[in-house]
Amino acid sequence: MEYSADECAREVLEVVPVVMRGIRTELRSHRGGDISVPQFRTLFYVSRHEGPSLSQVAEHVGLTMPSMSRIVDGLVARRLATRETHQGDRRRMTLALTTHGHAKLRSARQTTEAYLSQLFRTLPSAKRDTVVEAMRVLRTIFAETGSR
Amino acid sequence: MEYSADECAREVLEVVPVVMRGIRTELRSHRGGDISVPQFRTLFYVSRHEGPSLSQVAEHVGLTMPSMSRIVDGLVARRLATRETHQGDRRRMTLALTTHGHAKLRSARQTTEAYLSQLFRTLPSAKRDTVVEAMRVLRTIFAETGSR
DNA sequence: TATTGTTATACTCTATAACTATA
DNA sequence: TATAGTTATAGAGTATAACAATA
Repeated sequence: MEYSADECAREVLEVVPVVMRGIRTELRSHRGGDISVPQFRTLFYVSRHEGPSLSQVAEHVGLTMPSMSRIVDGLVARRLATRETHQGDRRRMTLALTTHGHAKLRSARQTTEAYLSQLFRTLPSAKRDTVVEAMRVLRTIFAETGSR
Repeated sequence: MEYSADECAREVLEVVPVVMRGIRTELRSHRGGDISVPQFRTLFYVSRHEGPSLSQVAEHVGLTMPSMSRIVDGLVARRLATRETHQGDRRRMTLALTTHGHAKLRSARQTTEAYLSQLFRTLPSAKRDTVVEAMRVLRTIFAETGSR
């Protein structure tokens, strides 16, 4: 079809916010305590890295340090994460998930993926392939955009 | 490739928030006064419909009426939109953009689309096609999700 | 001095519940 | 009674600027 970069930009700008709203609504209506998108992303990152620092998480999630500091406040208050001073460099924090945090992340993922999955289930598989491939393209393009 | 609906859901859940953050950051760093994503979407909807009511906009943007009422408060305060009582049904509001509102929408779109476009420019055109087609699939699937 | 993180401050977004005005 | 919208209330997300502690 040979779509231009401009056409591509227009479509992404119109559609991505709509999809995002679906995701946010689903996460927030999670039974047994909701969770915000930034909280979810933070839990996700921390679960996959070994005791990351605050700035590391902020960098990868794409937020400023004060914003991330607030988000971690909330996670710690809800007993989903722990925040300890790093051994060796007392300026740094070492973040980790509690058992409860791991469980919350798992159930939030499951519920939200189930919601999305149900929307995709009736699609012809060629269209699902298109969506997956597009996500991989976007992931690559935006990979190094998270820097502040 | 035959990806499953679950695989599709996983990819969307991981990638869409990242793209969304890029869009938000670009909109908010707009020279000459920033604008939030919900404000942008509201301006966009109002610009394309004839004097819509508050509930109409709320429905299509995917927010509750109180939330939309606040957002319109902000737009009116910034002289980007007008809000008048509907002639014939005095319960309803009639929304419209000011000249300034049209200009702001136009420049915000231009700037943000230029930012995205520049990211897409170096892609092989087959990948751009994939992205555009995926957006159209997602648009269809999520079209009727905006209901509260 | 440079780095890491928090606090202060100020907005916006968002929802639910309660209310007002109109139909 | 039902509909359209606002207000009250509460909490989260977000940024910039200023600060504290450590290296």
